[in-house]
Amino acid sequence: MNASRTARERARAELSREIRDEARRQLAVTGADGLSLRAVARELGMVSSALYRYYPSRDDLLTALIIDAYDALGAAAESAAAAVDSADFRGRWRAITTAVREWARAHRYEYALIYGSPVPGYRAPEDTVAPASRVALALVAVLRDAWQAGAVRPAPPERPLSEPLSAQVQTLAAAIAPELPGPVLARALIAWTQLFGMVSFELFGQLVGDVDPSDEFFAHAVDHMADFVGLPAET
Amino acid sequence: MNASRTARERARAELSREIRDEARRQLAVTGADGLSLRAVARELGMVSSALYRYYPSRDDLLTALIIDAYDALGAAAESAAAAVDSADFRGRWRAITTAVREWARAHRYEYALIYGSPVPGYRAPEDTVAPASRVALALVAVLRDAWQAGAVRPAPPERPLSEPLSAQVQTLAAAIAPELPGPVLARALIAWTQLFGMVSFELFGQLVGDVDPSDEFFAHAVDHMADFVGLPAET
DNA sequence: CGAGGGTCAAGAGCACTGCTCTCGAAAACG
DNA sequence: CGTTTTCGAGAGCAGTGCTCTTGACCCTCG
Repeated sequence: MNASRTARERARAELSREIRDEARRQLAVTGADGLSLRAVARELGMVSSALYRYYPSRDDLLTALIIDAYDALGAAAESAAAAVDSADFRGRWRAITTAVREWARAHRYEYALIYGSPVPGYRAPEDTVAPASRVALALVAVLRDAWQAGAVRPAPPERPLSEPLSAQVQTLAAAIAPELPGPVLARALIAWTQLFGMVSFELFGQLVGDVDPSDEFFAHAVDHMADFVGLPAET
Repeated sequence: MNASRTARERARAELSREIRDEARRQLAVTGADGLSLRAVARELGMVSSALYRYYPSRDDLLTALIIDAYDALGAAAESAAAAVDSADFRGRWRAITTAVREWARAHRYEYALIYGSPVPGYRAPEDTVAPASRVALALVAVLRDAWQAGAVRPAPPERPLSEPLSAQVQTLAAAIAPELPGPVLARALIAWTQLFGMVSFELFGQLVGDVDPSDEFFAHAVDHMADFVGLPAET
């Protein structure tokens, strides 16, 4: 009885996955608001109403795709970092940032889904925050390791944190990197927003006509940001 | 005959404007893909097909709204900068960046329209590039004035441009700020992407749970970036 | 073994969308 | 005044997300 029950559940899980896969395929060509449940069902040889047994609404399907995308991006960043000598802090930093950019370029609509304008009326459920922070955590991990190795030298000038900001950064530090001093973590936040700002600008066409292709600009900015947070130069 | 001809054209221009206004009003509550031509027409007391005489497609209406948004944002940035003593370079820098952030927060869906994920299948026409660059030009103007006053001291370390990047930056410089050396303009580009990355993260909910509200973080980052590009400290 | 309950795909249908086409009225022009 | 252009109204097409009902299947328990 257990076996048969799992057989059913396995079929269900399988179909859920096939739906997501087909949806992702359509996403890749038509973009987020071109995603049509009917088209997905049609491609899978079923009728649209049947699909609602697996994802109760279009938003639920999108949420599943969003989580998948965050996870794929996070995994790409983490494995890229793991492929570098762990003592080569700048190398790890570069690996993560270029992995993010390359994943984004290879999956532009999935990237737009998670880092573009949120679908109005749609609120990200709790399930998304953990996978969403993987990239940030990977970057912070590099900085933390470098800090513990005594290798962090933030670029001048120093800029003390205001009192309220210091408090915010402290609670953030307590959660992810208690060793790091506030000003360093604040610099990491700035570098983090810079990274995604740059990738978004490139993907969303804001850089066209200026620095396009932007490989060189990206590499330059990444190193500038590594200096900024205080990572040591080369290995 | 000329007067009557313009009478018709004036009515046409007026209606075009009313359509855009109503569309913008709907945009503010439902977001970009909630914008419905039929709803706009309904609200204006006309039938949907009549609207197509003014904007031949939904994309054309969106394009008009995009241009309006770029212009409004650019005007906000420019007038904020003009309200500051022109010799107070850092003050102008702060004025522009906070004006951008405040406009974005006050018009989040219009901001999302221009700096969020582009509508798939939609290509920005030529008409958008000029208004789109107003903010960037305002920032560069500050930097250029500061440079000509001999007041620019980029934060160390120096980081030479690679050859291809230098070429790209040179052609960009030739178009907007011939006096500025390449490395300085490259830093400006980085600060520019950082600014919009930060605003987008705040508006799109990526900062929630970390630094939210982000007024303090924003101000901190803006000053860091002013240091980074080399603007002098206070007046 | 055979009945009852749960699971599922299918189909019809609702309200909505962007967009096209045709038609009649009104305005502009010669 | 007649003609041509401009414009709004209406019907209609193909598509969307989503709901509800119907009938088939399978699993479990009496």
